[in-house]
Amino acid sequence: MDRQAERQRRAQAIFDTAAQVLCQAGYDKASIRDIAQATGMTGAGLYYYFKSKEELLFIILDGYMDHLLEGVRELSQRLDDPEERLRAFINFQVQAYCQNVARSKLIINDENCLSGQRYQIVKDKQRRYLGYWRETLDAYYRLKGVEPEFLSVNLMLLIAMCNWIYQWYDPQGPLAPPALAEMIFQRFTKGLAG
Amino acid sequence: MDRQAERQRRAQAIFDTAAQVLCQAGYDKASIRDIAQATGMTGAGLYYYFKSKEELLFIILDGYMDHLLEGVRELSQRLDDPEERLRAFINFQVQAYCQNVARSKLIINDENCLSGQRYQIVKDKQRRYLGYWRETLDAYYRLKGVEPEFLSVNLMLLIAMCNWIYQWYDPQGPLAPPALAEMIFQRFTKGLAG
DNA sequence: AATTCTACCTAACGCCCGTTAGATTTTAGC
DNA sequence: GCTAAAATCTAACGGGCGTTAGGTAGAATT
Repeated sequence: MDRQAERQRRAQAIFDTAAQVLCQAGYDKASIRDIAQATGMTGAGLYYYFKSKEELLFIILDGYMDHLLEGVRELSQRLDDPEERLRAFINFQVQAYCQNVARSKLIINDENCLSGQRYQIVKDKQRRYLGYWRETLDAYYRLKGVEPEFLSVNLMLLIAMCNWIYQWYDPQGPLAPPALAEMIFQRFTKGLAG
Repeated sequence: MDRQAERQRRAQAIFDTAAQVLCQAGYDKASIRDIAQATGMTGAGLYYYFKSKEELLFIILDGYMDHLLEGVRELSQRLDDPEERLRAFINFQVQAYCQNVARSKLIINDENCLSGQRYQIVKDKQRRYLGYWRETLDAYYRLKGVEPEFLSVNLMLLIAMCNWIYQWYDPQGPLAPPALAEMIFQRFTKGLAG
């Protein structure tokens, strides 16, 4: 029983491995045969699970965006206090990176490898994701009585600190993820005084 | 006359065009023939100016790192006041991006396309570049009496805001480069209060 | 036990890529 | 103008890529 579930788990395992290989080498450099080798299959065999290499990338990125969207949606719904929510958002983003390094890097480095409709779908989810962030930051602004001038720019500066960690941060290093999240929060809200 | 100079100018023009094409499509997706078309030449003809596609990328990235290094070296030498210097660093980084969008994006997205010694050389110059930043931030810390705890982490958060602009910032938009630089400085040093 | 479907495999096709060899045009110096 | 070097071009090669056609072993269903 649970044929369906078993099958989905198998597919997910393949997508996970694929994400690792694609992330490590980059979408263009990683060949279908490379991914096949990592999964112990043949290149041709993989095509049972997706129609094209680009669809494979889409499945990975689209699924990850769904995960991110669900995360911030839940936080927005559950947390009322703007400060608490902003903290939670930052922490969520950092944790999401730590638990999905390959997917996180992929969506930053290789989102452009999608084309046409697939690109639009993923890009649209990114916009909706940013929408949650904007709401949250806007609420924090009002709470603190800060003028919401250049709200979008400040949002990008915050997102910058959260996303750039893919370039340098080691989750296993001396700085734990929650501590990093708190540092980002402090720097953004209070500067070096925090 | 100025044969040498003329030749170098021609080469530089080709490298500039190549940087644009490589940046737009990504190093792997852009073919030598694409670059050739953009320069009005043949693929084979380009090989007069470099030995391999990877060497082409190296020439572009290495040259840009030299440019960046010279910039911060000069600032470090000329400016004594740590606050002024930190401001200048941020402004320089933003301006460098605005005036070299293709090169800036390339060095972020495709530095990994270099291999072996070429990769090491570029990476080494990036380390030296960060060294100037670290010195500058450290001096600012001491000036302000901030504990230099997690200096390197804070440096990465600052660099994050400076570099992530490649993902969203339009130099021709309503926010002028110096104003953006000032916002980064304020957010980093004083938070939203700034 | 026979059949059908799932989950792969082997083999190969056609395309485009980076690169090279060798010919050819364009430029510079005498 | 002649010559030599510089700056290209045409043509092609080998290789790896994404992808497909068609086959097959094993599991599930009847």
